Amino acid sequence: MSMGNNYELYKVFYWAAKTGSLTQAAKALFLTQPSVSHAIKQLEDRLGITLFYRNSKGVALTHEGAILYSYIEQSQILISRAEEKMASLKNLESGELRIGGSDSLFKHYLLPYLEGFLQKHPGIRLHLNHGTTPEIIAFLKEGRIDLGVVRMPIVDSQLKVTESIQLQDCFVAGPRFAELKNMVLSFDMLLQYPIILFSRNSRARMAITELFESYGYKLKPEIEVGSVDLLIEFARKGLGISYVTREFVSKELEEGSLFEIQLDVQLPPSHVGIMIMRNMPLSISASRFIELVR
Amino acid sequence: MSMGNNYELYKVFYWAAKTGSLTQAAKALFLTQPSVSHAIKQLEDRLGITLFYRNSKGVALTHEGAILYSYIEQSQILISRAEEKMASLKNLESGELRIGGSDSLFKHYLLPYLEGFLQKHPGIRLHLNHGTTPEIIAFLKEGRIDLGVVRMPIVDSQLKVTESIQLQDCFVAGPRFAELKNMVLSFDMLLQYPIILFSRNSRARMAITELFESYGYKLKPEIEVGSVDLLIEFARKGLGISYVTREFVSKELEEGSLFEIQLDVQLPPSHVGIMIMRNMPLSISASRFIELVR
DNA sequence: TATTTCCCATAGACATGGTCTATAGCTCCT
DNA sequence: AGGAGCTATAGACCATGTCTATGGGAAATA
Repeated sequence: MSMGNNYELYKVFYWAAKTGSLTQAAKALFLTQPSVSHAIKQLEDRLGITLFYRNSKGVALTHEGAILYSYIEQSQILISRAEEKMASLKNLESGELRIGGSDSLFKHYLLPYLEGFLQKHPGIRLHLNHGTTPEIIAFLKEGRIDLGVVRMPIVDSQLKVTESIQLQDCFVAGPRFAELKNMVLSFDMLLQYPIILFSRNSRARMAITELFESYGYKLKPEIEVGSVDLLIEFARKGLGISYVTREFVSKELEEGSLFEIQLDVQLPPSHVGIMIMRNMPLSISASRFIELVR
Repeated sequence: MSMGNNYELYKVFYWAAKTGSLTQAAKALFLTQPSVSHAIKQLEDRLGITLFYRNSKGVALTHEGAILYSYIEQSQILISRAEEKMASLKNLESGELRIGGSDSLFKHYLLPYLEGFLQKHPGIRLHLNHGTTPEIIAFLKEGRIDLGVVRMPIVDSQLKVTESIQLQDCFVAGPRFAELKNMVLSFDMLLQYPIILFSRNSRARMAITELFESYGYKLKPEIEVGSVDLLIEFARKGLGISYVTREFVSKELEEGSLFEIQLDVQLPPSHVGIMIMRNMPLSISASRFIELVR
C-alpha cells in the first residue's frame, strides 16, 4: 500500500521534532508519552526510515528526518492557519456577506441592519449587488450572492423566500399640487395630472399598471425616471405625481415637502422578501444576517 | 477541545473537494462512499461550518469550504512531496553520503567502492571530508559525517568499528638504491639511508617509530612530507627510503619504479576500520554503502 | 560509587471511532 | 415510470490508537 498512510502520524512527528522530546510532544498533543513513542515508531516503520536519534535527553532528527520535517512543518503550519481561518469565519471575524437587491431596498430597508451588522462584525466584507428581480435571482443561482432582497411575490421552486416587512406603495405630490391635499381622488381624476413612474420593468410598476387596467384605465406616465431618488425629487419639484413606496418617503411626508394622494381605491400592499437558495447551505455570515433582520 | 482534531479528515476533504464527488474520493482513498460521507460530515460538525453543497451530481465547495480548500490543498501537496522525497531517499534516488577519512584511504581503498556506489545511485551526492583520525572521530560525533574510514586500532566506546581489509606498511626505495633490492636489512643497516616519513602525527608513523624504539633504535627521518603521493614520488626520485603502505604502491612495485626493502624484522600489519556512531541510526545511504564495502 | 531523575521502549488491556454492509431518499435523464 | 447516478443514515464490527504499568539506560547529583 502507500507508505505514510495516516496523516495523524505527521502531526505527532511534527511536535516531536519541534519540541525535541517525545514527552513534550505528548503534552502538546494531550497524549501520553508511550502513545507518541508508538506513533513515531509506526511512522518510521511505514516509511522504512529512521527519523530520530533517541538518547536520554530526548530525540533529535536524523538527516532523513530533518528532510521530512522541512516538508511537514510547512504542511502543519498551513493546517493551523486553515483552522484559525475557519475559527475566524465561524466567529464572523472574517468572511463576506454578498447581498443582491435594488438600490432603494438597500437604502431604505437594509441600511440600518447592515450598519448594525458591520459594526458588530467589522471583519466582514460586504458586497452589494443591485439589479432587477430576475437578475438577482440569476445571481443567487450562480452563487454570486448569498441572499437576495426583493419585492414579493416570488415564485421559484429553487428558492426559499421569507416574507419580511410590508410596504405600501402610493402616489405622492409636492406643494405645487397642494390643492389635492385634502381630496380623495378617483383614478379618473388622478390621470388628469402628470404621472411619474419608475422606468424599468419593476414589479411595483407592473402591479400598479395592471391594477389600473383591471379598473379599465390606462396608466401612461408623463415622465419615466430610472431611480427612486429621482421619483422623489421630481415629485418635490412639482413635475408630477410620483408612484413611490410610502416607507421610502417617510421623511419627506413628515417634513411636508411631499404629501400622499388619497385615492378611493385601496392600493394593494407589497412585501419585501428575503430569498435564499432552497437546499443550499447558507454562508455563516448570511445566516447570521438573516437572523438579525428577522 | 481543538476543532479539526483529526488530520485524516483533511485528507478526505481534500479528495472530496478535488474530485467534486464523495464517491470518487472514496475510490481514491480506497474507502467506501459512506465512510467518506461520514468523514466529511464529521469535519463539518467539528468546524461548525458547512463545507459542501450536496446534490445528485456530486458535491461542490461552499464559500467557506473553498477557503478551507485553499489551505488544505497546499498542505496535502506538501505531504505528498514529502512522501515522494522519503521514497526517493529510501530507494537511494536522492540523499547524500558523507564520509570522513584520509586522502590516501579515499584514493587507494575507497575509490572503487565509491565509483560503484555512485554509478548505481547517481542521485546520491557524495561528501568526502579528510582529516586526521581524531578529527574524523570528532566529525562523526558532531554528526558532520555518516562514517569514518581510518586505520585501526580505534578505542572509543561511543564508536562501533568494523575491521576491514588488512594493510601492510613497508619501506620502499627507487632505482637509486637498487643495491638493496636483494638484501635483507636490519634496522641498523636501514638507518644508514635517508628515511622519508609522513610529516603529520599519523598513526602509521607513530607505530613504526615505537617499533624502532622497542628495538632500541631511533627513527629520525631525513625528509618529512605531507602527503602519501609525495612519499611515493620522493622515493621514486631517489631522495630516500619511504615508509608507505604496500597496497598503495602496488602499481609502482609492479612496474619496478619502486621496490620493497626486505627487513629482518616482520613489520606489524595494520587494518582499515570503518567507524560509525554506536547507538545512532545510520543514514540509508551510509548503511547501504557499508554493506557494499563488506 | 551509589542514587535519583530524567528520558524512551515495550507489553498488554481496553475502548474509541472509523469502516463496513444494507438501505433509503433524492434528482436527473431516458 | 423506470433506471442510474448521487449522498445520507443506521447499526454491527473490529482495527487501531490510547491507556497504565513497567523496564532499561544515560546523565546529573550526592
